[in-house]
Amino acid sequence: MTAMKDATLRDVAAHAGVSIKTASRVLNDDPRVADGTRASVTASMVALAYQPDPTARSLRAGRDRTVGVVVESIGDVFVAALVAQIERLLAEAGYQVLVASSYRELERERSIVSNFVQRRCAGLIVMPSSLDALQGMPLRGLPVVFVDREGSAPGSQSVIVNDRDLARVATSHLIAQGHRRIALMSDALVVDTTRHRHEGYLDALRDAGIESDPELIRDDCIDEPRVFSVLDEVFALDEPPTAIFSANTRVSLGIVPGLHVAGRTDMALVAFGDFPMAASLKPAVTVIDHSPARIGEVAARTLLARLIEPSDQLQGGPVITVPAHLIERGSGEIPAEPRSRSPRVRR
Amino acid sequence: MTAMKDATLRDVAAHAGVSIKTASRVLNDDPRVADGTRASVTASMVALAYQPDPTARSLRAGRDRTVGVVVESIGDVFVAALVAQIERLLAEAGYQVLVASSYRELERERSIVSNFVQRRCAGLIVMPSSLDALQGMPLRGLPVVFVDREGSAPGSQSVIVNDRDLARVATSHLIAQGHRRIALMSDALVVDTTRHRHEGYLDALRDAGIESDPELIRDDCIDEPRVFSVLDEVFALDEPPTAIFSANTRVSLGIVPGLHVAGRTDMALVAFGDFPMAASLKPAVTVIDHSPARIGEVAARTLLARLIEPSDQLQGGPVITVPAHLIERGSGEIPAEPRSRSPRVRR
DNA sequence: CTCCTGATTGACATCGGTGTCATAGGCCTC
DNA sequence: GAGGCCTATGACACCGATGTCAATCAGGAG
Repeated sequence: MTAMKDATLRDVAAHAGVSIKTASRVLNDDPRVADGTRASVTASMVALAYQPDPTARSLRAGRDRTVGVVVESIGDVFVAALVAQIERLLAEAGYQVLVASSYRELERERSIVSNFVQRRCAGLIVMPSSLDALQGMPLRGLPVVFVDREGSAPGSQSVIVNDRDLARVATSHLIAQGHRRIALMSDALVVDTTRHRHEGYLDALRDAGIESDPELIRDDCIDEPRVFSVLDEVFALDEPPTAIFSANTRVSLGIVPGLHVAGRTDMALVAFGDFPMAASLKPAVTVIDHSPARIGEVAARTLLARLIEPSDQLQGGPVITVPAHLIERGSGEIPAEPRSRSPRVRR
Repeated sequence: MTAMKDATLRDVAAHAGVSIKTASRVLNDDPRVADGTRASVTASMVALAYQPDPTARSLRAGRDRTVGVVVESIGDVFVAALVAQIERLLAEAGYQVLVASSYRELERERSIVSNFVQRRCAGLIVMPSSLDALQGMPLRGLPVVFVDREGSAPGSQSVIVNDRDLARVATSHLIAQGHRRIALMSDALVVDTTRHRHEGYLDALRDAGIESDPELIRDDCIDEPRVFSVLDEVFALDEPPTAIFSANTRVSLGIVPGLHVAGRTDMALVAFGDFPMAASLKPAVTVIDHSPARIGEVAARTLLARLIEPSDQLQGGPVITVPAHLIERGSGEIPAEPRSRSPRVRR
């Protein structure tokens, strides 16, 4: 029983006494089949516990109920939540989800996409390493939706947040608390998203007439140990910052422990991207609620719309911006110059 | 250029002036091809930018360089880290990873596995909802590795931690701090893992001669709001607990904010499973370092071994136990209230 | 009763590769 | 120089489905 091979359409046809093609018609709800025939074929399928073979089907039909998802790293909490939401919605619509991580390697990213295309996926959701990451690739007209970062491909759409504006809001929020020395911490400027957040930070400073200081702008926070040393360096400046703007969740996940270890929880902090426990820390962390669930939902629905009704009209246009906002929790509302409030305990 | 169809093996063969089969041999590194022929075919492949079609290949060959991964929910931080590690190692070995979430629905879990089998995956890594989740399914002899929970399938292996023993260690640790009223908080007892952790908790109480109290054993912590209300209820008991043992990360992620909101950070806590920020909270959270990266690594290597060398010998046996240990950070070392040390008659 | 039409159905090619087996030479042996 | 053997290659079937197009058949029209 366990060793028995699965029934094929041929077996079903033989069992029902019809041709393979007729069985295929029943399988595909072709209306040109007599009711009686349909009933007996259906009965045979049940009797033999028939399951269609997706491989053979997609080989011949050139399509497949699978959606490929390419992300930077599935282990990132933001990405995991994003993918979870995408998978949930696509699964409801009967699609399988294939996930692969690019780890920021362009070559790997392109080879994954190529593989998905070869596999005849029905559509792609891609978190591109750059605007032109898929430049010149043969996509066979597949619907592509880029997430979290703007991408470009013929007829594609991108679901993003307004990184620049939100970074400006976050930074302005700190300025409004009286801060003028605000450190910007991010990882390398290889991704457009990161660049836009830098621009938004600079926008806010300019709006407030504050001159930006290169010493306070760090784009080398690549991992937790590095974040720790960057914090040390920044604190040791002649004019150290009184506030920090963290440009993404991964960096935040390094900054928070770093501040705790250093005993510098007096430092104001606004983080781009919410994260688990942010509300339970002391102080609780003020964040830009860059919601992966919402972005994932919009991306999945956008792709589904194109899968169901392939049209030249792009619902929502080539770039769809998902709203996000600042959540005040405490760390972002710490005023500048704590010594003016009470005698300093530290040092 | 973008509209041009991809080259097939037939095109390559024609271009090189050989038969399709010979081109296929070159593609598969078959040694029985003359060097000159090999070189010209290789040149043609490059010239035509040939990429093999994985669909056609797996249809005929009955195998595929894809590994299916079935987990409970890819959005869970523990799961995301586990999958990330598995994906990284399998990708290095040239395998694609297919991920799908079962959301604890047996029916969905089985249909995903069935789909993977139909797709001719080379192997499966499954986080099973129960020991017999795959019972009776035709697996076509696929190598299967279960992760985090023991599963059963012909010739399968499971990579797990000793949940029962670790739960005992965690609970004993709290008892060693003088606690005798220790609450156990977990989600529903549908997964063996959870059941084993309950048993370990009871083992520790028994070892210490403490009678277990059903009021302190809660298996209904299904989501964050529920965790909050469970905490309220437990605190309101006539004899409230002085310590909590959290049976998994998802529950911990509810307990910690709950304790902070209630201002009950005096409560001792040991959490099964490490999580981001655990070391930065006040107090920092003592955990059982149930490392997803380590489990994922062992699972991936175990599967790879079977993929490369299909043998009846199971390397490491049917059940592989990954070590884990307790990390003291503070919350688990909060002593019981002084008065509970003095003699008192319970019940 | 024959012809036409539309509804059903099936034979066969096909998707892009791989497995089996046969075949054509080249080289060695006796 | 014939037989044997090994190497390199190709012809062909096949994996499990779908697309094309022709064939069959019943019923209504003339």
